[in-house]
Amino acid sequence: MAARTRRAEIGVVDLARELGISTATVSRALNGSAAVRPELAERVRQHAESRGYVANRLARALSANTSRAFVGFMIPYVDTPAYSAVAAELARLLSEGGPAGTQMILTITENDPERELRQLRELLASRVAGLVISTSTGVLEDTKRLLTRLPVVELHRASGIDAPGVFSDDEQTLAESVLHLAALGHRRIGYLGTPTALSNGEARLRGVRRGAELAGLARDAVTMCLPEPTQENGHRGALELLGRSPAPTALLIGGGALSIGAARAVRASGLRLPDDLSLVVYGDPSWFALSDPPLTTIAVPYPELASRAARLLLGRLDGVAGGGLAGGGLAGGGPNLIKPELIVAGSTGPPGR
Amino acid sequence: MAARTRRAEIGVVDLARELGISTATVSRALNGSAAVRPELAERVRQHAESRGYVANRLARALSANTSRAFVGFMIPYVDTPAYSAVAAELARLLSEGGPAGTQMILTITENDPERELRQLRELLASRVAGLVISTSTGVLEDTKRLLTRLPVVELHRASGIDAPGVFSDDEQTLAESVLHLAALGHRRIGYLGTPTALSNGEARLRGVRRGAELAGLARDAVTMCLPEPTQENGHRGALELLGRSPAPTALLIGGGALSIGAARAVRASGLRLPDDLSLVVYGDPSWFALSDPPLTTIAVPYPELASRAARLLLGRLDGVAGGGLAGGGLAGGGPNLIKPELIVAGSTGPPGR
DNA sequence: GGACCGCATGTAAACGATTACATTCGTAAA
DNA sequence: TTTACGAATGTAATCGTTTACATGCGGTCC
Repeated sequence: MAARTRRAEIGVVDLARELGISTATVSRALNGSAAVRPELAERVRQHAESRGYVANRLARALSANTSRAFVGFMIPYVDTPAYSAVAAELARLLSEGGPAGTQMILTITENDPERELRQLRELLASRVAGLVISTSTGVLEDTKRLLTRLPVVELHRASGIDAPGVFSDDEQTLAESVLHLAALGHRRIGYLGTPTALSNGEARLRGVRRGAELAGLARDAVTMCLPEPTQENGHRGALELLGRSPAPTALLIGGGALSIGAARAVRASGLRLPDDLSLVVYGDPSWFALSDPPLTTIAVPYPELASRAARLLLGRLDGVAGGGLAGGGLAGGGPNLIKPELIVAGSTGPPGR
Repeated sequence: MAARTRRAEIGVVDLARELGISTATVSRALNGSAAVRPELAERVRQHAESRGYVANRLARALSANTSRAFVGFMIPYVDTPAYSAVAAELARLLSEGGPAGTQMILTITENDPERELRQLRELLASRVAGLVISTSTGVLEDTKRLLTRLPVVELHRASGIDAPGVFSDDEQTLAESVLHLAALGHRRIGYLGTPTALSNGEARLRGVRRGAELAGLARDAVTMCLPEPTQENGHRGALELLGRSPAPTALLIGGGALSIGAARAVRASGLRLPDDLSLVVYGDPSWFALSDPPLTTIAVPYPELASRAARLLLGRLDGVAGGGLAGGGLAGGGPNLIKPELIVAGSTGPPGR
């Protein structure tokens, strides 16, 4: 390490030598400290510019020790609006926040708890100032322990840790959906949702049960399938539910990725909506905009959730770095449970025959 | 900085003191250096584990100086398959690459050259080992200069810098699309594409022109609109083209975001496909899967592009860090121009009346 | 038995920035 | 004139690692 032959990057030492001043003055000039003669400061800045100097953020963060250099964003997938919208919003807010903005480290867990733990370790190693996380199915205990070390904001899924979060308030809207279908006359409903191991899966199922109860449906009126929430499983799950006997006359989907897959499966099956089957999907309405007839949708306002989550994290960064603020449900001037809206459209109607 | 009161994080120094050995040995043990007695190494690891030690990656990168700690991913948007697929693939490959994986810093330019430059500076400050970039419209000269400093892989858009890239080979497929429409009898085609200031916009327009020529269409057979590629502009642009007189009997879209917006506009307009209008869209087929009738699509294999780009970057990281390898068009065992396929479906047919 | 070698470990110098504290110098107050 | 003070700058410690080099030590070869 000692005698490095290639000195590719130039640093404050070089600038100082070339200008005949000390590194302290260079640093002060570049950071706009008041204690430097304005003309000298200007000369330093000009020289730095002309030599193409770019301050090493890693060294800066190491020195400052209390680093707002990075935040982490750890999610199962990135290719659905549920997550890409948040990524975009978080990146936008960060880049607007000041001259030397905080940068976002994105990691994908693919819903694998082991990977989640490994990547969380790496994020901690990078000394991220905070973290927005959507936990995997079955968070490991080690993971939970590590999550107490820094300001965390949960997204979409609650994992029982002591941190604030931003969630879609699904229970009620799912109940409404069941009532809607029951009111149309459906007595056999297939529910395709996320596993109850996921907090949102549990809330949604609760909603379905409550809806069925309120509607006075028979105990076995709802047949269900709760696979890992991927588009493929949405496809498979829909076909499976349709294949059960007696066949459901309506399909209610409780999950964004599942909805995409299920909608495709229904589309490909040739069943006519709503004559042969009623369909209620879940997620960002824009994903279903091309469908004909338009789909009855549990519309989740992802951009709103995104903005809340991002602001919530940014707010927490100003607090003590130690985390553990006993996350209240509120911050940024509004509730962090956002109720999706049931938009009734042409894909639901009275059962056929 | 001297007398820091709060010593929140524990480091190698603490571990060394507590174990009665030197920091060098601790470091060696934790990094699996062969020169440490196995039993001692094990003891160090256990102790580190029990004290919840997480190595500071910033310090490590600073010391190693040739850091593979981070790579950058700089794109205009993240909420279309064109980009989110690459983000996902890049994140996946990175996290698989070794125990202390390289992390990905994601930044969004929103197509703003100023923002692009600012964020590139920040990425350089973080000493990213490399960069996958999809440049904005109108890259600044300063930006180009900075891009020579590190291994860069371009994606989707070529900006004339000396770096390899991965692109969709659009020209030919666009030409085929025009021929397809002409063969069906269309003599008035609306083309909604990206601006020619973007390299891919230029290639696509070239394809359209070539197709029109090969088909023997009249000089004014193609009417066009080339806005900034956003979904909103896709919507507006489609309506604008349809409003021109004489009205086009077919719409050809050259851009992913534009296609989404345009498809929605057409859907909302009530025009029947293909009787009232023929429509060819561009992008990831899965986005259009719900449409009825299925849309004739210029299907870009984004996952394939993603994988190539990610591999290409990872390959370049092994080369000299200085960049400027006079990027050949090849790497990773295949061409980096990928031709999208024209999938003919129900949305195109002979012009009505 | 001495020279030599290799192994395990320690000492301390980097990496590139920030900043507490020391120093210098000029000027105002006593 | 002496003391004090504040402004501008320099000196050097520090952040947490890694690693070149030094050291000590037990064994082998002649």
